[in-house]
Amino acid sequence: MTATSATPDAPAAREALAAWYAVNGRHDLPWRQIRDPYAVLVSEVMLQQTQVERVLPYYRAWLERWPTFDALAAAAPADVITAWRGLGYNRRALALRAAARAVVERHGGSFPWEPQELLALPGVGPYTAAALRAFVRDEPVAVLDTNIARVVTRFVLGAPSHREVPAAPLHAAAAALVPPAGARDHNLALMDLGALVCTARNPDCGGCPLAPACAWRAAGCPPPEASARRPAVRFEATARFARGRLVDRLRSGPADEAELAAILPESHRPRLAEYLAALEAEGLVAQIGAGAWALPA
DNA sequence: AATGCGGGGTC
DNA sequence: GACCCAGCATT
Repeated sequence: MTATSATPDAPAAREALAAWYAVNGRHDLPWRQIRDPYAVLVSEVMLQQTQVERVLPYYRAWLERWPTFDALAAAAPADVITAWRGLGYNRRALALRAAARAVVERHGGSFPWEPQELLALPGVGPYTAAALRAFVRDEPVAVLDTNIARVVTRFVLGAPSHREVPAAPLHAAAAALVPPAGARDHNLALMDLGALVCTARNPDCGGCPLAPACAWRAAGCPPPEASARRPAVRFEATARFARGRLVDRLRSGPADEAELAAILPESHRPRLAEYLAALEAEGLVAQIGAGAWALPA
């Protein structure tokens, strides 16, 4: 034990965490019942910035319709975009399909576990790459999603929110907690603790197995800094709102620009061509004729 | 380092 | 209304 150790007693913390997790963990989540990299990738991409409860029905339906990388690689973009309806961030649907095509075509159907190859898959960033390696193969890596980042920030660094601390110390602190064996359950336990107990608002410190050694609690649970945010814009006034409306309209079939303009609030109509051009460049819509648009076949 | 990207839920 | 959510890609 060195004086500079970020975590004074990682084994003790892990033991308390594991006992809590055995009783309180979300062990029944469907993507925790399977080790198939395809199924886990589907879950992780769907879960990017999207709550667990909302993902559940989409995950089941997606795996039933496209059960393998091969099946998804052969799917039409229009079909995956339509199946994504309601999940948000539609580009994720295309990324998932593109990742499937990469696995099938670039890697011959064998999943690329090398970090470089993993991170090269569309839609796979640092979080998802670590999640795949820990959850599918139990590799001893630190998974750093918003839940685990918050738990580690509070427990080790003593700050209320990971949005207020630099990434490098946070990642180092998370890595220092990872056990040499059993990283899958360790990361899942931290994730569940963040989702169920050490929540962003109103954390239940009374029910937290890490509370006795928590640096944030020792500091008196200081509240987060009031963030100096730029003036809020109504969601209905954003391009994201208009883009979402446009893609959703095309899910039910082709439309011409007059009809597309009609479904937008007046304030957005002057920018219709701009929205369509951007969506087309991203592969989310396709022009099928003079002023006629559809989802890409 | 900042910004865009959806949509729904909560307080 | 502000904040949050199993982030990623781009600039």
